[in-house]
Amino acid sequence: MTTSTVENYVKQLYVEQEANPGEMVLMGRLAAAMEVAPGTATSMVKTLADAGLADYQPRGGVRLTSRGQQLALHVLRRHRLVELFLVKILGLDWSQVHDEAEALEHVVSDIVLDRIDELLGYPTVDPHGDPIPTSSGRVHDPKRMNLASCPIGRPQRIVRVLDQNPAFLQFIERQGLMPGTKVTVADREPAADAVRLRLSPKRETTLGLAAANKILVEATATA
Amino acid sequence: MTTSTVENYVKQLYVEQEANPGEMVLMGRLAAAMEVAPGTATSMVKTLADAGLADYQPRGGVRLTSRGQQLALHVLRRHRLVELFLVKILGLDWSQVHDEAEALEHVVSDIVLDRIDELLGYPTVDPHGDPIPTSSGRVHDPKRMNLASCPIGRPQRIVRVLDQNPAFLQFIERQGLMPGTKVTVADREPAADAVRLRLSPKRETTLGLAAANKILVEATATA
DNA sequence: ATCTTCATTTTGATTAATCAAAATTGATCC
DNA sequence: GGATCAATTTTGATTAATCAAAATGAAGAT
Ligand SMILES: [Mn+2]
Ligand SMILES: [Mn+2]
Ligand SMILES: [Mn+2]
Ligand SMILES: [Mn+2]
Repeated sequence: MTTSTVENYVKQLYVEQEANPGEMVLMGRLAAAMEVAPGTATSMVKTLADAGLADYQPRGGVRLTSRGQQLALHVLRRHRLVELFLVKILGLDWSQVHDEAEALEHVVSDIVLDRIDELLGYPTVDPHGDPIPTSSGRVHDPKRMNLASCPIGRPQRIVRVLDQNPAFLQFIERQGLMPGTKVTVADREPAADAVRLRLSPKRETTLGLAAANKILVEATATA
Repeated sequence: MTTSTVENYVKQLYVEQEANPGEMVLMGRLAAAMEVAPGTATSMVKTLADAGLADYQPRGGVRLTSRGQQLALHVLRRHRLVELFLVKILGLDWSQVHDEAEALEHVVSDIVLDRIDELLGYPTVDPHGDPIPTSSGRVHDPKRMNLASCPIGRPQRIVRVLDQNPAFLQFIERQGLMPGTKVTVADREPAADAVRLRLSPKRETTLGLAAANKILVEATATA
């Protein structure tokens, strides 16, 4: 029996490892991410290690084993399929679904998940553009540029938003910058913390650099 | 914060009270129903009492307070709406959904539940014919006859099945006795533990008395 | 009035997850 | 080579839920 808590830690470790490939995750980082006291992280990590889900070097950090990684991918699959289901089938707002999925991800069975997957037509990304791992634990996660670093003047399509905060997501939605949208960076003024975007010949907006960094894009076919 | 465990105990107490209206629920009964040791039931009941969800008389039994009853009805509402959702929208078999709902009932939020309710067209009964309490905690649960006691020769419609056991439900389904089906009791032979049913002019079946007791019916309009 | 019995309650442990605060350690800086 | 600092680990408690086994009590039986 793997508890919800174990699933949450393993998932967080996976995310942390993706953010810093190759490096060990330090206890401080993990404790902060999980919002627990440092000692709690240490003790949970020992539990994960005992369960064969992570390798732990005291004072050196943690790393998921491949079993741990598989578990993380299964939890992420559940999380992301549930999110998409909540948006597409139940009509919730994309800013609400992360928190809902945070609880549901520990409870949906394989049978239910398969039905959801089928009902959604075997999707590959969730409402935020995050890739959905396959049931065998594979993810397709190509390197992407973001609105703070992509070339200026070349048309792009928004493909992913790297922040689950409801207020941020609502802001993005109000700006009309959800995944699927086409944009062109008109220009950037780093000194003014501003990225000017053109959405259509008549519509344009400005974003701060921190926000622009969290919006991933893909160059569209030069039509 | 009310835990899943508290929700499960309160729900069980409600069911137990429905089965024996007016009486106090004894610790032995509760412990057996929850499949825990007797001492565990005693200690959980004290917790419920402290939380104002139940009245507890040592050695006299427990009874839900009205707050406890409201909570029970909310959990039952979640459970039953989720069951119907799993059958109608995700296409699961009615024999599987009880166990799934047992976990999901503690995790679906009000927002999600409202969407499910809407998507299903504000249903009043779940796949087993169990009534779905309203969001304000009202249930419409009329007294019903069953196939072991209803009049012989008068056409009936099956409206509810009082057993969530998957094997039993599969059996009922194979016999073509799901809620909605019309049947007439042809005759009964208590000595032989047999109830003969007519489903149509050409189709008939036999049930044991224990099974017949668990199938509730309603007399159909004498067409 | 006492005995017997069985349901119930109590007691003492255990497991998972957590915290606060103390102890430890590794590294950096004189 | 020490002193100092920050991160980490340890220690000792706490809460929820559970069990096994011992203690208690209420009823009925003699
Ligand atoms: Mn979670
Ligand atoms: Mn997402
Ligand atoms: Mn339950
Ligand atoms: Mn049901």
